[in-house]
Amino acid sequence: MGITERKQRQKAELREHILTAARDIVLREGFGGLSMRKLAEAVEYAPATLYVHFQNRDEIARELSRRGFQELLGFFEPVVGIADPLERLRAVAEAYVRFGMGHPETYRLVFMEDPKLSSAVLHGGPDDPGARSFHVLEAAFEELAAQGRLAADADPRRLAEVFWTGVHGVVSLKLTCTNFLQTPAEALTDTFTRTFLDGLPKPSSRSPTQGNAST
Amino acid sequence: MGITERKQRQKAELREHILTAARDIVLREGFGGLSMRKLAEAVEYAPATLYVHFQNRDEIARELSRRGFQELLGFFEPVVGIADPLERLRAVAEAYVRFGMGHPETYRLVFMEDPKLSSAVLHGGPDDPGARSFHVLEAAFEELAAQGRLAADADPRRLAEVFWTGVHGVVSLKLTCTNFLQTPAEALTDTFTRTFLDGLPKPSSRSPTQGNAST
DNA sequence: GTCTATAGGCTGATAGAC
DNA sequence: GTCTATCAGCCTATAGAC
Repeated sequence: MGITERKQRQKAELREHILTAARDIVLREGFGGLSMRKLAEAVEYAPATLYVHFQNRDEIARELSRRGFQELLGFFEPVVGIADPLERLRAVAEAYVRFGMGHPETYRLVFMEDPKLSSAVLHGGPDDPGARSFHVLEAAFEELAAQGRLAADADPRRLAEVFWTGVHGVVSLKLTCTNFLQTPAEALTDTFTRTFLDGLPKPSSRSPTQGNAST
Repeated sequence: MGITERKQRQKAELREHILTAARDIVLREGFGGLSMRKLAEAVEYAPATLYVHFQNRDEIARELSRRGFQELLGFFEPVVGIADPLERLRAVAEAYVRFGMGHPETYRLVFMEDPKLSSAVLHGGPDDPGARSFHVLEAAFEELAAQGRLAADADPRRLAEVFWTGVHGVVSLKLTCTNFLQTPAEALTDTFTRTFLDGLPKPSSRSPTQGNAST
């Protein structure tokens, strides 16, 4: 029975090989630069062979997107254990932006390209990686609320959504409007996080984390 | 001498006609759906004729992008006169998001597609529409600083950049991750603005504008 | 200024031999 | 499972006639 298993294994390996090559092309030339012919040449197979392993180009895009999202989750892992929810939010924001700026083409593919891609990644169900990772944000605001650190009528879900749009805004605008934003992405994130969590820096500082200096 | 002028006028009119048709295609099918052939068919001219009026496809894209940006500026006009800088910022944010959600394909073209497009629009010089419209944000924060409503070490330019990334984040994430964000764009913008300007809603409210209720 | 015709590419996907 | 060959289309851009 080993022969069937070897064949299955080899098939899986080729599928993996194709996806790796596809990822390389996307990293080098962007998603627009990925074509079946180019991909076939990269793996040294005929174009038709790709269709044995993937239904079509969209399936490859979906799989790349899924894996890109997994990479992002890897950036979250080290910080989800931070006890203080405020500190955790700061760390998540920093990790999110570090991922986006470090993997621009992956980020573009997952969060800036086709709505179908992101929804394929985000809408797998209530237990899928998308919902779970978003829950990291929501839980932090819920904890703040439970600790009496938010107004009674504050909506944790909504605050989490806004927090996400904030860090997404930093990454996506940096990636598209290159060189218009003078401030580096990390500093923008820092200012966003501080300001969002504490409010505009006031003359009489209420918190030791205030500042937002230009340096 | 009227003949030359009529010819010039007719040429300008055709250029205009082409751009209008191009805009319609982009609004219907997105920028990816705009091709020279399709555009030629829409205006009922041969493809080659388009190259008499535009150097290439990129010039058309640039022009569409420029006009899209002008449309955005039109949304700003009614609110730049608001006296209180905080109220002005709220109104600008609202107008920005209203434009983006109301003209998704235009917004995509200008701010989410090719870095070349946005930089062609934003980097025309210190007096170009891009710099001037960004200055609307910066000036508001500068006024806040001048009125002693910001910490002495706060950087208006940086706050303006972060404010822009915030509203851009709302629009772009809404456009790409359709249906994942539960909150409507207007409510996200409202919560972002309030929270960014006042800080997280605290148990003992400092400001009458606080709230962030879930309704 | 506008046309026809075409060069010289690219694309996703499939039929059918092996 | 992999190949060759190909379908059926798309594209930008240009040469040269009128």
